[in-house]
Amino acid sequence: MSAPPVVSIHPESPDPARKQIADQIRSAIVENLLMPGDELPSVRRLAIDLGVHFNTVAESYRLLSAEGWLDISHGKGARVLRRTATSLPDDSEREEFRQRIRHLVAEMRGRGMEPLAIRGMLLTSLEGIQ
Amino acid sequence: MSAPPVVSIHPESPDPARKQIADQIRSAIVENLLMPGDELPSVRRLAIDLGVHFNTVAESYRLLSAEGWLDISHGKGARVLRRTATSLPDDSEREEFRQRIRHLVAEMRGRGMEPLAIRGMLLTSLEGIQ
DNA sequence: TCAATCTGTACACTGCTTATGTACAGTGAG
DNA sequence: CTCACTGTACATAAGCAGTGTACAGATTGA
Repeated sequence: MSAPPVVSIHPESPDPARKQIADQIRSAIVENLLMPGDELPSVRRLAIDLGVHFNTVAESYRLLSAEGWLDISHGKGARVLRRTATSLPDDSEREEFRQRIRHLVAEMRGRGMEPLAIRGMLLTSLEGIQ
Repeated sequence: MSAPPVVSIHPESPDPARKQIADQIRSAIVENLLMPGDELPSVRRLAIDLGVHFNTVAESYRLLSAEGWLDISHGKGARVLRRTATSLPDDSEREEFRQRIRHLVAEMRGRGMEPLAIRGMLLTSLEGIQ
């Protein structure tokens, strides 16, 4: 039931550590690298592995719990939940996603990547998805 | 030679205002909504429109200038540059982009969007690109 | 039972980052 | 020259990310 960490921290990233951790765990769940029922490492265990404070990991877990990905219980630990169906994103939420894609694509294009290469990278990202 | 702002601030976003501004202007340039030679609004003008301090806008302009998007001259203003060819991103930079796409897709999937809808949104984002 | 040792939680505190206030300096029109 | 516009520099304030430390629930085994 326990599972590999699949998390790493990039200190030079503009994203705060707790967001990096949450992003990576969320992705791992969506890609079925972490399955419902899997136990996550304790906040102290993962914190040591990543070189951050355990409160930072705890905040990541709480964020994922608030999003419905994890079940945390005091004294026991954190497990991956089976996701219940959520309401579909509304127009403004979809627009927000659109903007984020748009900005990411602009950065890639600005870094010299060809539209075809960008297209390939975008499509590849969908492969692991259930 | 002057051009529409095409920028707005979302105070509830986790991204700092100066990054939001830079992201939107960069996207507009990549999508040819802003063309080389176009004058940007003065930092004070845009700051008033957006409801932020003009130093915040100035920082955005400096960031874009450092990336090679803008030519800023003291006393005159800021103009969109014709981008010179950049070196292609190396493996680690490409991997970083891959991760960002991966995390964004996971968020969309987690919000209930179907893979096909995500795919459609990703591909649509390439349409405006030169 | 109860102590040891795991687990997550709460909250004050520090330091860095973001945003602002304000003074300064370059440019060009009149 | 002067005025009204440009961007720049830097000190200060506010907000937020990360940490230290004390606490509380759960489980194991003596």
